[in-house]
Amino acid sequence: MSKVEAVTNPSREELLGIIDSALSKEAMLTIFARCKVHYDGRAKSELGSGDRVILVKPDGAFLIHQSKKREPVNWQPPGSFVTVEERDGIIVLRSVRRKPKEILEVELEEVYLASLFKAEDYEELALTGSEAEMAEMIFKNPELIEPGFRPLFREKSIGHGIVDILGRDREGNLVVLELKRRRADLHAVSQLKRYVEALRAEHPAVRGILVAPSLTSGAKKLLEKEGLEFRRVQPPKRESVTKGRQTTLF
Amino acid sequence: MSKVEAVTNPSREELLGIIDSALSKEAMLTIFARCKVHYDGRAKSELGSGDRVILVKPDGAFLIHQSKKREPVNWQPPGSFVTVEERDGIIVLRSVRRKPKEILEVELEEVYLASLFKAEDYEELALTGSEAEMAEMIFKNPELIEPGFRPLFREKSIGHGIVDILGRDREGNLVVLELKRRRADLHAVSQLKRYVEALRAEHPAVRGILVAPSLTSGAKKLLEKEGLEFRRVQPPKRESVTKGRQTTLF
DNA sequence: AATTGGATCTCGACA
DNA sequence: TGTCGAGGTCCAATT
Repeated sequence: MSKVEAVTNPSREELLGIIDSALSKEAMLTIFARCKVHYDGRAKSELGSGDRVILVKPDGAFLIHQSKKREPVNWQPPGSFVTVEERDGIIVLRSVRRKPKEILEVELEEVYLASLFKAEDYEELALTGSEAEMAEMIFKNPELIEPGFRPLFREKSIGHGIVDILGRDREGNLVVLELKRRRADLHAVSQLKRYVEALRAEHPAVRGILVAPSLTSGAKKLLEKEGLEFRRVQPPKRESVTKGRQTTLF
Repeated sequence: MSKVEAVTNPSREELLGIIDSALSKEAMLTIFARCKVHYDGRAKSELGSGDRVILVKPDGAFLIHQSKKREPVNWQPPGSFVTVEERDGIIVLRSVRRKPKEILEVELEEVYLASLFKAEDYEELALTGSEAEMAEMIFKNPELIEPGFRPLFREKSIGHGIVDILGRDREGNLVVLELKRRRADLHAVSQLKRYVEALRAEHPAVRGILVAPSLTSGAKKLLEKEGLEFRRVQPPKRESVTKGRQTTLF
């Protein structure tokens, strides 16, 4: 079989043929159609008739895209199961997710294009500039924080949450670092404050340092009010980039 | 012109024709191709050769989907600008975003399908079960929180953040509500605590109540430690669903 | 399975 | 434009 099959303005039989082939052959199914969409699950939504691009992946991911925005207007996450029904002569795609129970139904009122694509892909994204790489850099160059800083733990679970980096300063004080790869906001300060307060329950002197390329105005205000500190650090962009994720440092 | 044009295994000229038509005619461009992807901007990534679905929307949104996951492996947000170049006989799609400066390049090594779709869509999603609807419900039925509760402000900006609902209890104490449409976590408790502490700087007695369908174990622990409260409330699902967003209550 | 927090988060609202 | 917080967030990692 060929890698791609596509039929414009398919007959009922052609449409069902493409859908069944795609679902059974682990291919990507793409449909251009006028459709209505019904969703019920964590929330509930209705979308009236209009033209959309529908994409169903072999892993069960189900996307419905309007002609605007990066986000699908409706979707189902990977692991969902697709079935096809016919109601009053209209083909309906139905995707069900168990746990949480969610149902997505697409009424295909008019199909302009039905296609399948047996995509072969053995590559994964290699990304640099993440928070994980900031942490790595700080472990290698602790003086980026301050002279005498010694990082001790990464992703350390404490009483109320998980600290990015836990270490000690020159004078032996416990130091909590909260890293952000982008401009840090009020959220980030609250997070740091939560860690510092949890550790202060057990330790005499605890410093909290927010490590980020910049701060929002509100974050700066709150940080100062709380006696927390800030170090300006940019997430590094490597030349040779690593694939997948690297959470643990050692 | 017809609503859909699709060419399988297009020639160089056919491919360029479809791309140019789609970009100039405000149509959705969909390409099935073996490609390489390069991204540099807020972060930086490389993706080796493989089969993907490429979707370019008239608003500039640019999505590259592998055969797994709900999320695109690479993308560009709406407002980005697409151009086409040819390098060593290979067609390259280039999308540029200004502010922040981000560049996405897709080398089309082999194109299996090129298509355009002039999607007409005048409908927008009508969704129910949001946090905004929880707030509305509480304003109409304040006793869902407790007898004598009087909600006064919605989305009230205070010193360090924006409070969901600010009101007073039967005894005249200031009460901060933090609403979550789903199970509340540590993050939600930190948020509530931040608001309560900001208000306590100005007011004598301030209570903080987390309003959500449930709590994570960690959230419960921290909430109790901090002397904050919890009310179990489910986000309501309406029958007749409203379109778009309704942030302001009045 | 539940918890926690990152993300090129995206998106909308508001000052 | 920057700030702020929601989201059917998704997703990975750890317990």
